[in-house]
Amino acid sequence: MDTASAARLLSEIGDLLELKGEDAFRIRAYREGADAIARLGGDLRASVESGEILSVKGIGKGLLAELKALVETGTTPLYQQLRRSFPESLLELLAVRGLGPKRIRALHEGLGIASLADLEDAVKRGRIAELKGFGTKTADKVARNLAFFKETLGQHRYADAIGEARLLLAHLRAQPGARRCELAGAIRRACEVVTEVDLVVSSDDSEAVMGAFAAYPGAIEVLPTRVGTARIRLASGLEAQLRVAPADQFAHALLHDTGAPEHFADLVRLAADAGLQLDERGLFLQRDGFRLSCRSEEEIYAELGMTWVPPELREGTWEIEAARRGALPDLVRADQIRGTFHAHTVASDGHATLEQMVAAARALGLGYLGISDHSQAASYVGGLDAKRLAEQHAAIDAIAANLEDFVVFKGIEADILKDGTVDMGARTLDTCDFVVASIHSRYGESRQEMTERICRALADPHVTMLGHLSGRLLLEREAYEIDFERVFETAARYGVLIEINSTPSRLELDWRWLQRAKAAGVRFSINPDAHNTVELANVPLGVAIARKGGLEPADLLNTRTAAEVREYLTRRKRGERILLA
DNA sequence: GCCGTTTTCGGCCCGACTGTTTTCAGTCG
Repeated sequence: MDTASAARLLSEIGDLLELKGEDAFRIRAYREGADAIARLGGDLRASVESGEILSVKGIGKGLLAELKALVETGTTPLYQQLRRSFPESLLELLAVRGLGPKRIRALHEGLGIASLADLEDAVKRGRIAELKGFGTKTADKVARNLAFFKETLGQHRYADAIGEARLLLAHLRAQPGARRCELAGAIRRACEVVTEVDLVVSSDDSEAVMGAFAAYPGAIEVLPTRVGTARIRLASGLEAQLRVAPADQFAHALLHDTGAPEHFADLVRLAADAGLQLDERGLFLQRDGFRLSCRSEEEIYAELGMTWVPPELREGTWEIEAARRGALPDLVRADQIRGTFHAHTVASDGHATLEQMVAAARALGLGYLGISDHSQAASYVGGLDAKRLAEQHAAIDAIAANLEDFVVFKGIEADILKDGTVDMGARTLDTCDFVVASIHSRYGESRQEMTERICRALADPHVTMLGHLSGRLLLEREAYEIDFERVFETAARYGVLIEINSTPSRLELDWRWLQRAKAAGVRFSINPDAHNTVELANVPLGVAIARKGGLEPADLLNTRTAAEVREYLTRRKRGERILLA
């Protein structure tokens, strides 16, 4: 039993206890215990058997007993007993927004609903509103949220999928018969959400490679598919598809399978204009079928009269035109990131201390880190008031005194309040090196109200950058309504940066907006929004999104040296509303 | 169920929003 599985099971016990209507604090104890275990890593069995795990905050005698049973038997009596109290499928309903334990129990007891299928049926028959405590509005909301949930079924976040994809790729590369192996499809294009992992392998022994693919230890099922490809399902539900191509077709297969379909279709049209035929097997002269020899994607693009297009840009929008003009952006690379901002600590809702976060950032090779805990308006996550912020600043000064090659910037993630003012007040914000302004309340406002509110916050000279602008949670919650163009114009006018939030479930500002924002004059900061040391390593996810949006090093604060950042922030604090040079 | 100390049990995240109901319950962040 690894830590991830143990955490999942503890968390599920929490869900089951909630359905049962148990004490809220007991439920929370299981969930916080699950989070603590998930962050733990290392050898779970050893630390459980030695009792050492009791030193982990959130693990006490009760959870230790559960964990002991877990590592010994793979389950626990409590879990077994809870499982027997409810139909297994009832837990599915917790994934529908707006349905909590009380409503699920009401649906179960009142209408006999025990699964998503039952719920869908009841929605269709209009039976939800009949139930006591439910009205037409609640029924409509359930219907809408159920539809959103169904839409996202079978989809996976990039951050989750890329880890599995890399393991699978390593497995294939270790096969003796495999020559070249690459990721393809949406995962290679760094799409924020993917439905599958695509891989292309060149090999002279296609059978052996496909056999090794089907025998991948992480596969739980081999799925039927067309000739020349193989398909498996992984434990997470994610599906993976492999194409095996002869060596001389590899580059074409890779180009084809990477897509996007619109990008490849554009290439096919360009080829046709030049008297060529392009498909996944090769590039041919139309007049006699003569096969042009291309060993790499670069050579194929060159034959079509353009430079190689980085996979992230291949969406069939503006990239081919730019490649033909030789005007593709020089995309930012992860190794160009010198530092980052927006990290939380135990002072608000983070799980690591200031010292731990700084040490972790240094270990990642960064040269500076901007600390920004929540502000007092975010009371439910322990937001800092002026006094506690001052204490944190003093603690940062104390740490800084012992650091020669690393800079800690003092900041705060200040809530944008209902009327667009920024939490904490001018005097307190003046004490910060930088301010991340974020929306954490009243998501349901109209497009106009939300836009006004954000633009008013942008006009506050204390605000350095705008945090997770659209509020979306991938596969969970849609972005709120905003007039993006107006926000971009306003941010550019006041010289406020827009955050590219690297949290796996956010990955926003959406890459589709980045060129428009940049054209309006906006510059950006790639931030992890880290709540523990591990999440600091999410920055490369933000880089992937920045690349997908076509951003270059000069567009980002993070590519600057600590001294340059200091200079920039100092000038901003003097009231200069400057764009990043 | 965990934590911390008051060392044996009380406190633990609370306010806003929505919808239903008519005074509050459920959900969310």
